Amino acid sequence: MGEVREENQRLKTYLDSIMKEYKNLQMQFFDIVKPDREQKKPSDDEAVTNGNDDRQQAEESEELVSLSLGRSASSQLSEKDDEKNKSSISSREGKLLFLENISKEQDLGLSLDCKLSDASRTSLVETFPKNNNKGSPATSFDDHQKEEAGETWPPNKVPKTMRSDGDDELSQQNPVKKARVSVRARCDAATMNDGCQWRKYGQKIAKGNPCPRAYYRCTVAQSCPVRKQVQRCAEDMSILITTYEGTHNHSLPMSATAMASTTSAAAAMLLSGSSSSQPGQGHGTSATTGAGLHGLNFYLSDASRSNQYYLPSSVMPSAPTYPTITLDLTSSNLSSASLTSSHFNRFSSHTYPSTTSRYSSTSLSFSSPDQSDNNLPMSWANNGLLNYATQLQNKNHTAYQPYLHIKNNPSLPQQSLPDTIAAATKAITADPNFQSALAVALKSIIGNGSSGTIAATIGDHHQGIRDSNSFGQKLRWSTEPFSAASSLLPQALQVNGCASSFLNKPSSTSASQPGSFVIAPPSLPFSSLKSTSGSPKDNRDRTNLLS
DNA sequence: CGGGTTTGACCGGCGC
DNA sequence: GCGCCGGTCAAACCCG
Repeated sequence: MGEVREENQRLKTYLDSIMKEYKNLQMQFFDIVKPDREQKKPSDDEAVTNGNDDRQQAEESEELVSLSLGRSASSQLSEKDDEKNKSSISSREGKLLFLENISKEQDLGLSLDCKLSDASRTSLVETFPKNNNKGSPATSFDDHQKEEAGETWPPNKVPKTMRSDGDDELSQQNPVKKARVSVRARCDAATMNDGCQWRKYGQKIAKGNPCPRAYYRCTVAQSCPVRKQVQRCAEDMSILITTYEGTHNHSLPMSATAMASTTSAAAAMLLSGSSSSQPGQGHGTSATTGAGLHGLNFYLSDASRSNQYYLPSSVMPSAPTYPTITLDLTSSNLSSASLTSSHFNRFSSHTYPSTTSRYSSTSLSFSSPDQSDNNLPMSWANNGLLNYATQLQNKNHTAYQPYLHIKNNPSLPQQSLPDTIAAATKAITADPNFQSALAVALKSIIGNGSSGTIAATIGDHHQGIRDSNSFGQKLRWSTEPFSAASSLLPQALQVNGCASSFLNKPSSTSASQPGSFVIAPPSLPFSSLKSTSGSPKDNRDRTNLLS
């Protein structure tokens, strides 16, 4: 317990420093952005704001989460949204305060999906349920967007049944910035159980893959624009490639928030990264890193700078008409397929000419050496955040280093934990996109009822675990990181409350960057729910079992 | 009978 | 302009 308390203290300290640095950077950012925005067309700002000051506008353009929350609060209904607003403000003020709004998790659950939206602001509309949209400021905003975008969602055609009675207000999308998140995972079932409710609306044989591609749309809400495509990998039939597109415009089932939030976070990373990777800005996110986290491999190969397509065509269900980020959850051993693939992707990009892609592709591989369970869509919600942090860290320390150099160098000196954390802190605070990713991940916890856990995790790492049981929907086994339930997770993904011991474990993979575990939530509450069914009933039942 | 799936037709974008 | 291809529609079908 003493060690635990010490660790909590350290975590608090690190978090404080992160927040301080973030605030400083934020202020600098405002100073930079403010004059820049003043030069831009004022009518546009008028249309999209509701009396917010310039600072908030600037923040909205960069921080997708704050964008959605702020607007929701100011433009929409009253009480509920006031609380969203509180959360938004508090997130700006200190990020921790908003975690106290635990009881408002459902309220938060709705709007934060907006972070999938991009700087073009178009998918803001999606965050408003149809019924709330009528006559609201968002409507006029949307009308404005219609003029600007001239495009609708779905990209090709809006169903006739959705064109009437103002539904097209929901469908405005800027197709240029529509992000997709592709998830590769080993799964025997026809589709991964991501906790959401889907209805199949089509199936097609796509070129280059004998396996049919299935099209699903979200049926949790009638007007939800979210679609997903499911297709088996041509080269490895055991790998299921699920591509998500769009933003839920409704509160998600508890079991679905992790997946949705992570895909949203990934999309936000992709969009914000690509949007800030304009040629000449030098911001490039092309950091291929060899961060083996105890077998947890990931890499980020944002091709936006080189405008090249890093993924084998078989990886992508289709040529990426939209910017696509791929989360690789396949069980390929770090040292074999996944590594080879990532290396291949990184250095053999010429194999996939840029003409096949109009947008960049970003690939994140969360490969683990032992992933017997295939239904782990929730588990990587947290790891997405972890690895983003790690990636940021590596961006500073190992960016552009040859991947194999990192991988094949077992003698590579391991950073001490404090050094690593300090480096991670520095790296994290240096990247404004992380704010979105962090908030999204936190939101995923809050939204699914684990808010107490994450809130206390940051403030009091282990006290939070205990406190988590005081919340109605906490999962008991979150207090037992290596319980039977959690053992279904791949080892590399089990970071439940065991950051230090986990990190201290000798790792066969040399490139461990343990600092990322600092912000790892201690529980992965839904990751091990095994089911091939996505029905809410099933999810409820399983949740009840666990709680 | 209601809800989900199947499957051929249809549509629009894109390359040639 | 034509054909290919991805994506969607919707009637028919299936299932509990």
